[in-house]
Amino acid sequence: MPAAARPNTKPPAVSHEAAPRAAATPAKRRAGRPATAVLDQAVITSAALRLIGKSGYDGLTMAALARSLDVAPSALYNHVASKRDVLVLVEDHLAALVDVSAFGAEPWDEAVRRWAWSYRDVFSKHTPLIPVIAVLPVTDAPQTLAMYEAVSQGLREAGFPEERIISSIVALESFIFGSAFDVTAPADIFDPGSMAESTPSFTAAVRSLADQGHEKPADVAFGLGLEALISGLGALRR
Amino acid sequence: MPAAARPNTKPPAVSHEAAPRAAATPAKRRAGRPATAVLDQAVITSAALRLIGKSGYDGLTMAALARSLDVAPSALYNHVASKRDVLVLVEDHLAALVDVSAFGAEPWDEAVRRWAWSYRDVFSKHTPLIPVIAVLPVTDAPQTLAMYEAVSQGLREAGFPEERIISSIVALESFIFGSAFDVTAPADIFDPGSMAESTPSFTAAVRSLADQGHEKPADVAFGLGLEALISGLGALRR
DNA sequence: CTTAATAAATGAATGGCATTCATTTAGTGG
DNA sequence: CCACTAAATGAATGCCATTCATTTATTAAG
Repeated sequence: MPAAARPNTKPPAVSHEAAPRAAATPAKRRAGRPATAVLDQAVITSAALRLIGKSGYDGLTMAALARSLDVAPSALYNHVASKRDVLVLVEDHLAALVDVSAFGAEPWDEAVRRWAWSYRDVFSKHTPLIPVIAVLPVTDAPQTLAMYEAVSQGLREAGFPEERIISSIVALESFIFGSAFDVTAPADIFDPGSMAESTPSFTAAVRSLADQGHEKPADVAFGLGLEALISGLGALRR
Repeated sequence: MPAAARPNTKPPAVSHEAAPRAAATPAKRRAGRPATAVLDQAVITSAALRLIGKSGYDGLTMAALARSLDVAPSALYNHVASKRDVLVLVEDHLAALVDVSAFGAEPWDEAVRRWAWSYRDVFSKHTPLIPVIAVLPVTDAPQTLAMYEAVSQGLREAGFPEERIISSIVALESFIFGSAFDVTAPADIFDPGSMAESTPSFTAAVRSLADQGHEKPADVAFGLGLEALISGLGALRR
């Protein structure tokens, strides 16, 4: 190593290389740990959400995420172990947006209704998260766990027998997740096209639904199933 | 082109190059269209199913699929336009395995029950297909369409009002898809771990369920939700 | 019967992806 | 003061789906 002293305070304010340019391209960061940290999990989460909003889940790549944060891709791995971790961070952020405020303030069935619609609406824009959530231990997602606590408490106070509370939540949640996919389906998904003659019952039912209402089919089906679940589950309370 | 006559029947049975070796490595196919086609959609579908069975959906890559068929990856694209097409072929094959035989032979509620359990069981081993199915036009999946026809007819004969048949099927199917994910979740997914003190209602409910039954939690929740849906939907028949 | 068009294969790219690793620099605890 | 750890860069790695030029065989047209 050459004897030249390493400056122990700061390097000369102005290098002979480039004067601090106007904010356009704010001067590339050089290698090594920066004076103040650029990344943390919160910063990564909100950048991921912004990116998803702009480019969808196809656009959410580690490279794109890094670029949006003006950072090298490998830098992300100091704060998350994998891309799946990023998805978990996003999921837990969204769980906090689900409305559980009616539990304790409204009758249980109305509280479930509001929670379920809100839950579906939030995640219908984030269906790629559902395969992740569905197998995610609650320990790894504190906001999600908080949501479960609110719902559990609501059902207990409504007189649901203890041993049926989790099963009821799981049943409702399964319906909600499945319905979230449904929201994203194209409008003409059920058009039987050239196979119409060979499927008369189905074809007639599709026509009838189309003629009937102007409400969105996914909303009709969700409302129908949710009311069925609420009354069916409610019948089993003590 | 040299004047040597092209044989108009068969080429000489034995080339001077290589005698037909014992079946071990059955001699590499040379470039160009083979005398009899190696691939078609049925062959690709069953190879994909075999591969999924052995290596799961992570192992289902176009390269691995090609290798299992002893073919170059690019050859697959003469028969499918994309990997998504392969998934659609698999999906439609599985739809034919779903049991709709009880429609027309049993009371409608029992028929729905058998259909729903069968549907969930088939797709719980194939959850990566669910995001594909959920937005797949029925025209692209004839077996799936046939399943819908059977269910539609069953519900019509049971007295379901025409305009509510599709919505009822969609509601049931949403519940089934969501529940299929649930089957794949780890057993301890609800263990609140260190957060137990801050989530007393939830924690107690989890304990109670665990103490209670030895039936699989996913099955209990599915049975509970399905019965609720059946009775709720049945109440709306004419 | 010849010939053009089409179908089905190979093999060599291409560009994108998540992830890893060596290296550099800055803060921190003993 | 010094070792250790944290947080960044930049260069690789290996895998992936897909495309393209090319070769060979079959089929349809004239």
